[in-house]
Amino acid sequence: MPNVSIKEVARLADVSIATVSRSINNPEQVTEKTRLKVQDAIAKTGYSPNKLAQNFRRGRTNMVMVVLPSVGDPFFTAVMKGIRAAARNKGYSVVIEETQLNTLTADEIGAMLVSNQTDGIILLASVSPFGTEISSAKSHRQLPIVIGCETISPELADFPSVHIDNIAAAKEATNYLISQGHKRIAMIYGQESSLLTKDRELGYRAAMKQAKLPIADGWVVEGELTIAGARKATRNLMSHNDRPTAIFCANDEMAIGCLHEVKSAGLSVPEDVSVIGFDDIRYAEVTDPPLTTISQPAEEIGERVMYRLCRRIDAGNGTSSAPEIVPHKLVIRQSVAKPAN
Amino acid sequence: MPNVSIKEVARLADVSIATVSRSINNPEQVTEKTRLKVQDAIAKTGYSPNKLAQNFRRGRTNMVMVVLPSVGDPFFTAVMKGIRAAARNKGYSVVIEETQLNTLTADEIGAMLVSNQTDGIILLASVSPFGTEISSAKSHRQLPIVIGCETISPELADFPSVHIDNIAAAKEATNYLISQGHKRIAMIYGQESSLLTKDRELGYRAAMKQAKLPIADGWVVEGELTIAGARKATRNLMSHNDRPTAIFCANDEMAIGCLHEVKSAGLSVPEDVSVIGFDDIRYAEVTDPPLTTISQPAEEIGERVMYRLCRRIDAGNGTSSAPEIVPHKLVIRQSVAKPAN
DNA sequence: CTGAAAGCGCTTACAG
DNA sequence: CTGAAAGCGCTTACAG
Repeated sequence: MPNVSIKEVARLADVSIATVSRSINNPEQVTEKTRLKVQDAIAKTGYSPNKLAQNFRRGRTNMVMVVLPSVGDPFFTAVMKGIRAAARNKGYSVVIEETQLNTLTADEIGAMLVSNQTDGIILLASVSPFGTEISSAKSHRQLPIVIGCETISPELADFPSVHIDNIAAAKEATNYLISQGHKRIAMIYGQESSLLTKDRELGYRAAMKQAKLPIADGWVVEGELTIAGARKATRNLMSHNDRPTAIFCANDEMAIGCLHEVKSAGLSVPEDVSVIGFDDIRYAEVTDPPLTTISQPAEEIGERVMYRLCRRIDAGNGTSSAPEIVPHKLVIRQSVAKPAN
Repeated sequence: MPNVSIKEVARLADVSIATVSRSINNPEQVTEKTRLKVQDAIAKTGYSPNKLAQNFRRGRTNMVMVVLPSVGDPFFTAVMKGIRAAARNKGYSVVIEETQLNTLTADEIGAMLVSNQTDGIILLASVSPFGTEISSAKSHRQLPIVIGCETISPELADFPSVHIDNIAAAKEATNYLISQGHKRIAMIYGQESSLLTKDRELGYRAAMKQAKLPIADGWVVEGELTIAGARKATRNLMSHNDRPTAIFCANDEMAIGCLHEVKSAGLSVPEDVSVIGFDDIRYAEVTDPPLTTISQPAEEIGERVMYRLCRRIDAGNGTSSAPEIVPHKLVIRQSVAKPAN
């Protein structure tokens, strides 16, 4: 029953298939009377155009793909909301592709586009390994790819992007800790390969340096971007012989693990140890204590990145590729206090 | 540069386009020598088949779509892992479609399939409104749709599904509270339109009835499936003149909000109020106190649902559509204790 | 405003 | 094993 083609409709309405096509896609090009006849035939047959044929014929899908590290990451709820709003506005449907962290290569990305499966791609995940792909990436530069949230790796630097200033934000978080009187400040970063958390580490180091505070060996530890990883990292920190009084976590997910582990060690937050996060996911305000963190304008990023992509798709390479920096904000809750000693 | 077609490759390799096609898709049908020639030409041109044309010609995409309520819901991380594992195994790529809770109608689902955009659909979100679509849904019954996690609404009852027994699980959760000595047990359910949380409510009511425990007016309250909604619901519960000593939340997301709000009211968990959740999302073990909850075998559900879908796609309607029930498990942590009084 | 015709890039019987 | 040809279901100049 699904499989009536345009021919059947044309036969029933007693017009050519061209007219059926026009009635659907450019109704202003046919007379009212014809349109009605066709409409009738469509209703009778239950016809719906074969999208596969349309896509093929038109050479486009009106679909964009957003690539993100993992479904289930609460940070992306708001980003997607923004993307979706903009997409609806522009007549695109959006489809999500999940990639295990750092698994997609630039070539694979390119292949998706080249093979026409989608009209454009929004990258919300980092792409690697880079290196051998650099040269091919160069030829990809015209492709409609836009990067959101992530820090762009060198070989993708020519693609447009929209994100906060991660270095500055991390610096601000660290400075806040310093302003509260902390001197022994540790950091849990994501993973070596994550440029984004690398930037946050850079900001932390810059702030520490500027305040002339030393960073002891073992104070900067990898949290693997997961709760489990952060818990392990925190355990190490808590048993460090020069135990820090504050911990800056490169994201809230890890901060949640950190919070739990500090308390498990019999210490209290923020009295004994202050914790600060990054992202302001929705769980951050209901942790115990509520988490002080950096908030990103996630929905706005989503919207902007989608509009940016549309411009790329429409205008090709003519559009600017300067990164768009959106403002972050320090959200003060209760997980940071002045140090006891 | 992306746009060489099969013709160009054929010209370069000095063979017909049929041979090029065969070299790629059925290499065993061509001689080694031809294959090499073609391979060479492909390398030279950077040719990659136009997927749009392939999909159209083949009448299929080798893509399945999973429909879920929202990216950013941590419950789906594991489900997707299972789906992806099975999909890889079967040669499908998977694409995710987000739907605001309860926004997709059966007709829209059908349209996706009928228009060939995808070979099959996994529904992890409920579909509504049902009613007018029932009849058309009947004609959809042959479509490759499989439902996971969700409780199926009447008009979708003929589609295969895999999920836990939500009623039994909710009963078990409630009975656990009862076994600890609780008599005044409240419940925060999801939303009226969510069949899944409706089932959980049914289980709760059954357990209460069986234990001959009364449910006071205002003890069963809507949490909107969100943290904010659950907080509001909890506030009402905490100011109820017959305050419950335990709260069963229809999912962990709401339990997290509930936990926070109980503590905000100056009460402690579990000493004053016990809280039990549902789903065992990854945050459940790091809440304060760690959350006692019902765990679902999410990854297994994902795998099974994908394999089930494959059978549907391959065998058409010949496959059974009996629901597959997978086992749940009560995970006891620290958010439940015996009541004080 | 409408129709006949070309053609998008593939795949696949059908011959040879 | 290979090629010539048909055809998948649309859209869109080109005539009229």
